[in-house]
Amino acid sequence: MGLRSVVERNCTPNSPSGKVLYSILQDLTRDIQMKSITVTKGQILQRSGELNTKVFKVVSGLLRSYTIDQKGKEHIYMFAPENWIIGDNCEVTVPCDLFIDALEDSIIIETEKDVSKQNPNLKSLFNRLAVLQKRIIMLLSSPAVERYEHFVQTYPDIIQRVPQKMIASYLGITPEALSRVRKEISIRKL
Amino acid sequence: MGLRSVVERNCTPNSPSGKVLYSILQDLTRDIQMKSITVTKGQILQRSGELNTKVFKVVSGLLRSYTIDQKGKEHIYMFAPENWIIGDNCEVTVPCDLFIDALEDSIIIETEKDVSKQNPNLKSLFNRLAVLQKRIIMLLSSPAVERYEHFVQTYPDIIQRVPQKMIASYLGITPEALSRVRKEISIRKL
DNA sequence: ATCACTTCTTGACCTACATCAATGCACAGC
DNA sequence: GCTGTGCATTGATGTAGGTCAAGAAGTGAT
Repeated sequence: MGLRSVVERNCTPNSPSGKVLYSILQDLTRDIQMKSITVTKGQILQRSGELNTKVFKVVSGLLRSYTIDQKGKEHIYMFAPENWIIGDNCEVTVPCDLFIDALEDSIIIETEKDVSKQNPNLKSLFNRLAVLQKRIIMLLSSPAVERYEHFVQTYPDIIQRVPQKMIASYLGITPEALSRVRKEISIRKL
Repeated sequence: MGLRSVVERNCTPNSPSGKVLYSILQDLTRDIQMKSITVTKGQILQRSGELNTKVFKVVSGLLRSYTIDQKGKEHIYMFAPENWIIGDNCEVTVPCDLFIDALEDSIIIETEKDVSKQNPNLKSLFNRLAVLQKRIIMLLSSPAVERYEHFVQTYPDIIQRVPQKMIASYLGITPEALSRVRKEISIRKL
C-alpha cells in the first residue's frame, strides 16, 4: 500500500496535522514526477516569446531570468540561487516575457507549471505574481509614456475614478510629468 | 450534519473532484468567519509601521495601498476596485510598509492573514509576493544608492557570484552608474 | 456669490542617471 | 610571452523627469 493511501485513510485534510501531511504528500508526489537536469553556464532554458509551461527549481548553481527591451538592452528580473524557484509567471496560454539562462553550471528540477491549479485562490495568487512581474519589468525598461499607456489599457476604469496625481504616483512619476506625458500623447494623436 | 463533514466523508482531497470541493468548502468556511465592514472615503484601514494581520476584500468601492518615503512623498503600490484583494504582503511578525485607505466609500470584507499558512508551498508564494512588493516600492521611491545597499544586504552571496553589470541591470541602472554609486559609497566610508 | 481647497497645467530651471568614448585590467587561448 | 575579449572605471556631455512657482479651472461649504 502506497504512502498516499495511508495518509488518505488516516487523516482528514482540514485538520491541522492532516494539512501538513497532505502538503508533504503533494511535495513527494511532485518530486517523483520531476526530472532533474544538468545545465552548463550560458545555457538558455527559455526564450521570451515562447509558449512555456515549465518552472525550474535550482538544486545547485545559479539561474537568472531577464527581458530584452526594444533597444536591445537586458533587464534582469530575478536571480535564482540554490533552492529558489524560477519561471515566467505569465499565463500558460500566452507567450512569455522572460528569458531564463544559467549563470553557472547548475543542477535543476523541471516541473510543469499547471500542477494543481484548480484552486481559484491559487489561481488568483499566480495572477497577482504575473501583474507584479509586468510592473517591475515596465519600471525597469519602459519610459513614463509607455507605462502610462499600459496602465490606461489595463485599468481603463481606474483612470475615471482617481485623480491624475494618483496615477502618476502609481507610475512612479510626478503629477507634472504625467500632465506633460498626456499632452504629448494628445498632440501625437492629431 | 454540516457541509464540512459531508465533504470530508465523501471525498479524498487529492482526487480532482475532491480538490475542487475542498477549495469551495474552504472558501465558504472563510466567508462565514469574515466580517463585512463599511468604510467611508478617506478612512485609513492600516498604517505603515503597524503590525498587521489583516487582508481586505473589496465588495464595492475602491481602496488603495501606498508608502510614504523619507521626503514625505506618497507612492501608490496598488489600487483595489471591486473584487480585488488588498493587504501588505509582509510577514505577520514584522511592521508593514503600506498604508491602506479608501478612495471611495466602500464595503469590504476583512480576513485574518494567516488562515491556512501551514503549507510550505503557499508560504513560499507569499514570501515571493513580499519580495516583489519590496522591489516595486524601492523602484518607485529609492534612488540608485539605496537600491544597491538594500540589494547588498539582502543578497550578499549573489554579489560575489555575478558581474556588476548584472547587478546594475537588476537594479534598473547602467553599469557606469553602479560603478559611480560604489565609488560614492567607498568614499563615504573613509 | 464668495471663499477655501484641490486638481491640473505650464514655464523655468535642476539633477540623477544615461550615453558615448577612452583607458586600464584581468584572464583565456595560442 | 603576447593578444583578444569582456569587465570596471572615469570623464564629458545629453536628457528624462524632478522641483519650484504661478495661474486656471473645478468643487464644496458657508
